[in-house]
Amino acid sequence: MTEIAQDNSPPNASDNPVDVGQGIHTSKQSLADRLFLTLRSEIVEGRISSGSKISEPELARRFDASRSSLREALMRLESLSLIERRVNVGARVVDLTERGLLEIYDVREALEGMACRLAAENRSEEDLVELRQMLERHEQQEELQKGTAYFQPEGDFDFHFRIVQASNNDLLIDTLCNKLYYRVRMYRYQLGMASPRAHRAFREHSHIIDAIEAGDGELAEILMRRHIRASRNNIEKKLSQDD
Amino acid sequence: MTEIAQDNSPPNASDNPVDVGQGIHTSKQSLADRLFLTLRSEIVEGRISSGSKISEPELARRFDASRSSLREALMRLESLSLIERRVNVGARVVDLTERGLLEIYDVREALEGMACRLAAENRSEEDLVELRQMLERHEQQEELQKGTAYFQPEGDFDFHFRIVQASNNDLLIDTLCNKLYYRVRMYRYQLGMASPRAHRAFREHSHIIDAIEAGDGELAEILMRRHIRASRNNIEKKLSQDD
DNA sequence: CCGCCACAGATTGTCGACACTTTTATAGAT
DNA sequence: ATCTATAAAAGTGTCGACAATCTGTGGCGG
Repeated sequence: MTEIAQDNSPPNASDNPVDVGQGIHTSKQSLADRLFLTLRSEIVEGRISSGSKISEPELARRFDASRSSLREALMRLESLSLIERRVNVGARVVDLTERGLLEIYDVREALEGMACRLAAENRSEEDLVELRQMLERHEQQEELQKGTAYFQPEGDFDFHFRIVQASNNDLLIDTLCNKLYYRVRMYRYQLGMASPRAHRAFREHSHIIDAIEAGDGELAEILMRRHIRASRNNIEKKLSQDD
Repeated sequence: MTEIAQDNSPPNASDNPVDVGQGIHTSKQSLADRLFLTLRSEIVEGRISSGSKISEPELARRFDASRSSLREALMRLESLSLIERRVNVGARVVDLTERGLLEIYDVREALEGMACRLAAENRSEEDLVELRQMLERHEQQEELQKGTAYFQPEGDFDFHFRIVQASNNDLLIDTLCNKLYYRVRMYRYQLGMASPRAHRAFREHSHIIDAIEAGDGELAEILMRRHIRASRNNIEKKLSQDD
């Protein structure tokens, strides 16, 4: 039987805590909640491999929970598109496809572009300070380990996460930070994409924050879209090489 | 006790059936499925009023189902953001706010703009024929009842629905057609927005399809974004008048 | 040898019951 | 009369069990 975590790691990668929806300090969480969080981590990090079948009785035994609670967790996972369920057949972890990854990039380009525009239009002193601080942290990290870019994936994640938060559009925030980004992380973990674009990406981040600071929504959106599209092209090239 | 529908009306408004995700002909549906579909309609159409509390035992009795099945339906509704659930407290239908509506417009502008671009880039002969036929149908309807624009909301819905389908991006299709559009419909039904932009909207639709036909993704995206933003501005103006 | 059908095993969908929490109602004190 | 504290009622979270369905194995016929 596997112990399930009480305090699961939050979705934001940086040190400063950022509230992601559902109010402040919802310390009350049900068993189904905890099962959901635990399973989400296991799937995202590939400890439950993509494409594998999920057996309700087996998982229920493993966590020493009833099938009801487990099923609720599974339904939540389904709504994140981390698993797929078919009536009277069961659940499977989604499998990661090249097409699926590219589709995510297109959606991110659209949504994060808009988020960036909104962040620039509604920019608050608070957000700007945080964004600048984050950029400095990343710069230090980059100085520390030139080229290797080990922490870059999480740093990149952090960047995108914070921009979206600054958009001040709850629907956008929820769609990206609470839903789509888990699948993004799943691809990152399992296709292990250590970006060779580390240096360039950092400069792009910097320019994007400049545009936000200047309140230039149009430019901020264009730059963010380019930034994401560059990543997409990079991935696409790499994937086509492997075949 | 209320009878629950076996064959619930599909989300697309037009005559030609369009498969929305989850494979072809999933005639097998569980009780929870049917409860979900029925409740979704009732919430979207306002028969369960927004903001009202949802009692699990009461609804279970009303549909003569167990709480388990009902709860599964509720969780699905939650993933559509049609209801909100809090631990140990219960579920409430979301309430419709001006801010929420405007947020939806921003997200739609981003996503449908991208969908339109993709539709133009991957345009298939099939999609083009369907889009043209749809436009003709709408034109006839408009001729029939000049200005009144009774069917326009559904026609408009039909238009956006089909463009998204033509994007050929499953994530985009799912996000918009299977998730966000239900909330859009909810706002339409309950804030009853009979667009006074009927004629203009029709011309805009026409130009958008021209751009798609020409394979001009960039223009198609720009036009779609303008189209949605015009709607947004229209709503925003109307809402600020009412105060 | 391949394909079809029946049966057994396992899994999922659904149900009713119980424990714990929140909410409401009641009574008492300031 | 308002507020607080206690008790009753209702509601939610979780559990185990049963019925319906699917999967896989084996045998039969072509």
